[in-house]
Amino acid sequence: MYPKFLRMFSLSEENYLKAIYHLEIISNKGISTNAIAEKLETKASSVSDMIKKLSEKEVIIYKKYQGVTLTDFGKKTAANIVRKHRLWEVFLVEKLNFSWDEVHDVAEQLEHIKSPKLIHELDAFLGFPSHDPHGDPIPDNDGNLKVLEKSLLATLSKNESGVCVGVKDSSAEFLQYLDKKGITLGKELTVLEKEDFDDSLSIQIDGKKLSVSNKIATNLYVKK
Amino acid sequence: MYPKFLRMFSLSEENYLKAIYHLEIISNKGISTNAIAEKLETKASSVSDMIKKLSEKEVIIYKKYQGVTLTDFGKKTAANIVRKHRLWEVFLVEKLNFSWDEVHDVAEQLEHIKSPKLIHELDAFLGFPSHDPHGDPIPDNDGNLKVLEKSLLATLSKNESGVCVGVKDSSAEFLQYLDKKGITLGKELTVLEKEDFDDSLSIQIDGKKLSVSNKIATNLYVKK
DNA sequence: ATTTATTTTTAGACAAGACTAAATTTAATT
DNA sequence: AATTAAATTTAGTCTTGTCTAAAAATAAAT
Repeated sequence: MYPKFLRMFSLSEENYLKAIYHLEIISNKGISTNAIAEKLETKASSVSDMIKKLSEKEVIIYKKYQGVTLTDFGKKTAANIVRKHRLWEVFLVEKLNFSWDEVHDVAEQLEHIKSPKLIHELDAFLGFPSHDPHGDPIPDNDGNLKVLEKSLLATLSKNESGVCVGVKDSSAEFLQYLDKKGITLGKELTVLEKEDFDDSLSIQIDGKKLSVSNKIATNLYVKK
Repeated sequence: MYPKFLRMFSLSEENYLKAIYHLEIISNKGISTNAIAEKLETKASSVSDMIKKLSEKEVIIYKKYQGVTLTDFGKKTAANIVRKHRLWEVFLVEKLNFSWDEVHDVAEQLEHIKSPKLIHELDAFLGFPSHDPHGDPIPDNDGNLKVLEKSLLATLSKNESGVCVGVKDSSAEFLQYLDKKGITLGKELTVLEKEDFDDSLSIQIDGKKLSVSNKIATNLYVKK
């Protein structure tokens, strides 16, 4: 009923791969069953089942009770899904007037479309973007991504300046907050003051003074 | 694990609805189990099962052994899927350099993406196209489609002219044949001669003379 | 009008992917 | 080191969507 290439990895399998991929970026150790379960909002027993299948398909390395690691093939496969996700996000924002807080759910669907030509052409159509609307890097066709050296706003010292290049938290609430305050990627800002008692900052942006909480400052990336 | 709106109709349910929708256009009687099975390349018993579910969901009317008919809601739902399919086809051809014989499989996947905003914006981005790359009409947001009065090339008389507006067979082989012969939508052609013994035609197109078989002439639509 | 053929439906089985509850293994504590 | 706690796996069940084989209903043909 469905074309063969759709069956290479099922929707579920792709979601597991992507979850493990994202978890590996922050953890550098074997990824635990529970961590995957939490990320996918499913149960540990379901993860345990799926892990066996993915292990048989040789996209992850798995020893009982030891957590999992992506194989090179698994990493490449996962990176390709992330590549698609982020390219679609660029498309939605640049061409279809989506705002950066609206793209996630749709990209979550579009990332599973199977067609090498589609992605190749979409990439060209968008002018080979290097980052998605949240500042996250887009893996290239081989799954490699060049990581921009970026710092959390909270790490800037007084009088230091930086350009907004990404967000750590990309929830709609946070993104809408940033919009409201006029903070968008590419904007330059300068730290005017750092408050010791609550770690809030006073920053200058667009010539205006703005006070931001520590929570904001630890979720916004800048390039010094 | 998946967003709620994805569950309104499953992938399978959507494919059944679409199949029935297409079959109703040609048949105007109740659609038989076997016809659906053939269209979806599945077994009659599977169709029989699914029919019950769709009937409970009130998208089709079903009486045992009597075939099925789409309800208004079912028709609207199916038309919406076809709308998405055809809009994506336009996108692929107009923006991503796909040829008209390459779009089907990808559009078959893209048509299941759930996002009203996505389709609304895509429609606008494409300039509200009325037909897909094969000349098939794109249903509007309410599922209505205005049917262009069109005739098969084979029905033209000697010395009559027409503009290519669509194909009946949209298989890759046929479309590639048309490309090779320089026959594309919008081209004007004139019937120079009709051969009685094999119903082949001699036509004029782009100032050149071309002989086309009856099979071609009964699969190409023109507007007189 | 019977018989035959075709279509459709039912019954029972299976795979994928999820779940609950119970068992097992590893980690943490006393 | 022994016990408790937490994490992981297994066992068994459920749903969706498919299938085969058999039964039932309709249509066709003698």
